[in-house]
Amino acid sequence: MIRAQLHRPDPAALVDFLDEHLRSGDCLVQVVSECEVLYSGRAASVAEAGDYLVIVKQDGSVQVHGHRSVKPVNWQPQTDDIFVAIEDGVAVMRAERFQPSEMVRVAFLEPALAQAVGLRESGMFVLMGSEAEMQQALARHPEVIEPGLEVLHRELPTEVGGIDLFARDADGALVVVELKRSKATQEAVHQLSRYVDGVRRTSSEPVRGILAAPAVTAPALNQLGSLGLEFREVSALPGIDDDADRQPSLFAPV
Amino acid sequence: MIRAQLHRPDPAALVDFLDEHLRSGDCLVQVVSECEVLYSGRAASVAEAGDYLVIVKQDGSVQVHGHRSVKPVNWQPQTDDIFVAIEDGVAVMRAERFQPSEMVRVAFLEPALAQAVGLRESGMFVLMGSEAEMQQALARHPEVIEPGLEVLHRELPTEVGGIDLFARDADGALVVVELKRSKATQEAVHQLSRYVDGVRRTSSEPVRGILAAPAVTAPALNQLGSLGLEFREVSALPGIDDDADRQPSLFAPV
DNA sequence: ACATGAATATTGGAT
DNA sequence: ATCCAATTTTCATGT
Repeated sequence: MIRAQLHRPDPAALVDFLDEHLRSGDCLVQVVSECEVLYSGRAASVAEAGDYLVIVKQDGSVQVHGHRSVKPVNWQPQTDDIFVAIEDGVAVMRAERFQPSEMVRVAFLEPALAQAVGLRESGMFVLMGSEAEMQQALARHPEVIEPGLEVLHRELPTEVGGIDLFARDADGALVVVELKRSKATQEAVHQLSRYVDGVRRTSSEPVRGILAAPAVTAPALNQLGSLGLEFREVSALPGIDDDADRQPSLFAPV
Repeated sequence: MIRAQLHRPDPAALVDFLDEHLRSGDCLVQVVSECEVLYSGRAASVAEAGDYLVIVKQDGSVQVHGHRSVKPVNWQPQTDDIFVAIEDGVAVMRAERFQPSEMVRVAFLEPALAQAVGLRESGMFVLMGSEAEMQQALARHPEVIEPGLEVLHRELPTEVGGIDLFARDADGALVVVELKRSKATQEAVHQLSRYVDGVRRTSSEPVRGILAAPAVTAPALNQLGSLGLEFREVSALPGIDDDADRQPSLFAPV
């Protein structure tokens, strides 16, 4: 799986290495080095010289990782072109993208390691517990939201956007249900309000609005009240089995 | 910068390696291996056996990278605890987080390489062209939005959220300005509308609403019109010099 | 290609 | 600790 490694390469060797393995297009290339990183495109940024881990994947995506955080310090998805050259005695990689136009330039000031990794394409990935699943479950069991609720539509498109669940309650009133998989904020309230207003504009029937989520923030609940809308608590996920046997922790956070 | 490397380790050696270097807490640890990955928490997911690059940073963040895309296949930010053990003859790493409660479990079915990288903390990172910068610039030069505009407040908190710029125009009317660094969508229009309504509720003075962004989507512009709000085009970034000399591209996208 | 909305969003700042 | 809004959000999807 490890195609090649280069320890403490000089600039020329690093350029050759990158040239060869990036060109092949069938492996992931990594460089650990003191770098200077420049980004220009949708925004512009400069990283002062520092230690970074640079990863270039087969699709041309580039990410520059610092010592913490999941998110890279600097990145670029699916670049169209990658150039490598020596500039002022330093190996430099430049990755460009056309739409939108942007560019990352990494200068490898003091490369410690370069390696090429052959990652075979991997199997399927299964995800459960998304908003889509929650919507499906609630559409099948609307009584969880309110007894007597009858679902008319899922993902009903309107002028102002898609209504997650459109239903009729036991009293015959129309009900707009907005689902949030996680704690609902003011944005969700406003989204719901938008939909309810939209329905009211096209119908003279009474219309209720229900925000269904595992939790709400206090300001959001406030605003719901003042707008005459309702909140209904629904659990986001089926129970998580969480009592596996423990070993002593390896990691002590700073 | 490269503290240690282990090629094709057996499960026991890998566990020892991970134990040692994760415990040290001052280096980034990587494993290239055929893996099986399980996530359970805010959602639940399973990755079938496949080749992945696993990265554990000093802050306990875990990311499992596949062969393409900037985004990891599976990840977890800032875990509280990491455990390593042999289960059924396979080295397994389990990273847990308490708030919210979630867990990633990686089984290293066939490890090709494990390495520990000492990344020194890096220098400052400067970002230009963010919304904060744009706000600052426009607060200093409000005439770019409209001649005669006088800024009263920046980031004015209201009941329904913070107003980016609150101003008075040449005719004495109040002006709510919503800034977007990128193309403005309907969401931005509703945000602006929310703020304008909020101000009108507390003041009988005439109130205008201006959406300032480098571009708008057509539906958003439509809705602006129907709500009696305005759009003003402002460039998000200072000019980007883009005519550096080119070399032949190394990367040909599939 | 463009617009829209979800995401295990993540992250930083304010309260 | 909680809440809130920006993000080079990325990403999938519908039109």
